[in-house]
Amino acid sequence: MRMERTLITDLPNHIEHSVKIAGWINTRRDQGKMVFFDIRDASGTVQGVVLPKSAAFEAAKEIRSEFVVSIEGVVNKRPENNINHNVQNGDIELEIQAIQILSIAIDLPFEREAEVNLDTYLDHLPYTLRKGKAQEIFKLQATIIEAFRGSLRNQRFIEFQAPELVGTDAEGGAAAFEVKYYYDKKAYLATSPQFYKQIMVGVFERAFTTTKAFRGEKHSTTRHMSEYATLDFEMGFIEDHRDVMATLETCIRHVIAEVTKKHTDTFKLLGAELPLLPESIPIFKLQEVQEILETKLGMKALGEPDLEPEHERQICQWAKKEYNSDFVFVTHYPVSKRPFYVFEDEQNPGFTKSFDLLFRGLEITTGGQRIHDYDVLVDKIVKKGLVPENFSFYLQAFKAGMPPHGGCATGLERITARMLNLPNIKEVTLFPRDLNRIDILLSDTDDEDKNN
RNA sequence: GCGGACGUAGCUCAACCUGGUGGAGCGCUUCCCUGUCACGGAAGAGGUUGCGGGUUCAAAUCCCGUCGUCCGCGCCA
Repeated sequence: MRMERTLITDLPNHIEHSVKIAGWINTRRDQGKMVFFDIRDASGTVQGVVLPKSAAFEAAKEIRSEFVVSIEGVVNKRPENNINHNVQNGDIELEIQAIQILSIAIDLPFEREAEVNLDTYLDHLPYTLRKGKAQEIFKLQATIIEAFRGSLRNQRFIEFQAPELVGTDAEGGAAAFEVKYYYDKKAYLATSPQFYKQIMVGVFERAFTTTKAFRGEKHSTTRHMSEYATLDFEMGFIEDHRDVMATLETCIRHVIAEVTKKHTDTFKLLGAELPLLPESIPIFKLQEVQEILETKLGMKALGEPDLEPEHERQICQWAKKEYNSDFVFVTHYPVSKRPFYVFEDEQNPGFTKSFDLLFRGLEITTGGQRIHDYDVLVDKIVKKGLVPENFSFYLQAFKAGMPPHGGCATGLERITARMLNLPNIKEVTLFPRDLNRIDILLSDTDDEDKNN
């Protein structure tokens, strides 16, 4: 008779019964006449023991770490003196009767749980992603995405799929990757879903997407990659950028609530604090932040068009002390620093109805109100030195009537990294792409001899 | 692209300053072990010190170049 597979986490419900489990070998502890294994599956781990007279004894001697096995045995309660209080299922044990090796593991570069350098980690992702720490990071990240979606759906947003192959570069500044598009035509990888989510405001009023953006800027930092995941939404019929900020804040609040509910252990594992989110996130204009930096923190900042990374770190530390908040909104960046579609503030000429959301020293979101008037938009395109004809597809939306609207884009990897207090966003990206790496170092594929 | 640090065993590192043909821990291989859970014990394999050049009687060590990594900056999510 065919035996159903039992998940390891369910084993305590099968004491004194025969079960079949399947998974990977964490470790083997060979005592000579008896062999112990730690076996893991997606649900947990358990110790198995192979006794001398077991039919599985020969197989037990062959098995090594990371072998994939199917095991039949009896679940036993452990005698009092053998209970291990430090591990999952430490009070039970599987007495192994049969082992089927489903797959062997060969030439493992290091132990699965070994702490390795980032470079080594990235070189071996198919293996290193199996680390407990990596698994926890990406499970938490899945919750962030899920909560982002859930919150926006609750706020009447509809999800849509944005294209990755585009005809023009949305931001005008960000370096776009050019792709050969059949014969002699050119296309680009999207640097942002910006135009499409604005177009979708004309369709759904409120639209969001979780998609990829590609930027070919040749920098090497702990917060940039060639390809990143962006959580984007755009909403119609707003008064100004503050409506967007309120929607985002609701979203962030839900994300933190969900992550707190489901992943407190992950925070402990990584030594990270749960994010501090007060009744409302403090909001400052750029100029106000610069004044605080100058007068209270003794830094030079006034007159600059933007905040430097060090400024962002400092203002966040200050806000944490003063407002008990890990988040800070900064609004009213100058027109010169923002893309053409950003709405200029009638009350503060030269400054925009835009915002950044800083989280623990790093900007994780940029957003604001958009221009919805066709003529104004065309005028801004021209003033930025761009050619309106190149944006004709996008501009159709505005010819067809667009409500006042706005939106924002949150970097998934950035929010994850700051949440878990991990210094480099590559640690929270499954398969990071950067200047020199797509899965493996590009220099290795370009030219085998180059670095030998 | 610029600036700083680094590159030594499969992994993580020591030896570099003060030149004298390289070590540790973990992992791996073989053997021993009936209560381990970081198992323990014995033995063993594994390195042109990223690459190239220079100084020197002698270079992992000092100098130059090159390739690569990490960190910071411009830019940005």
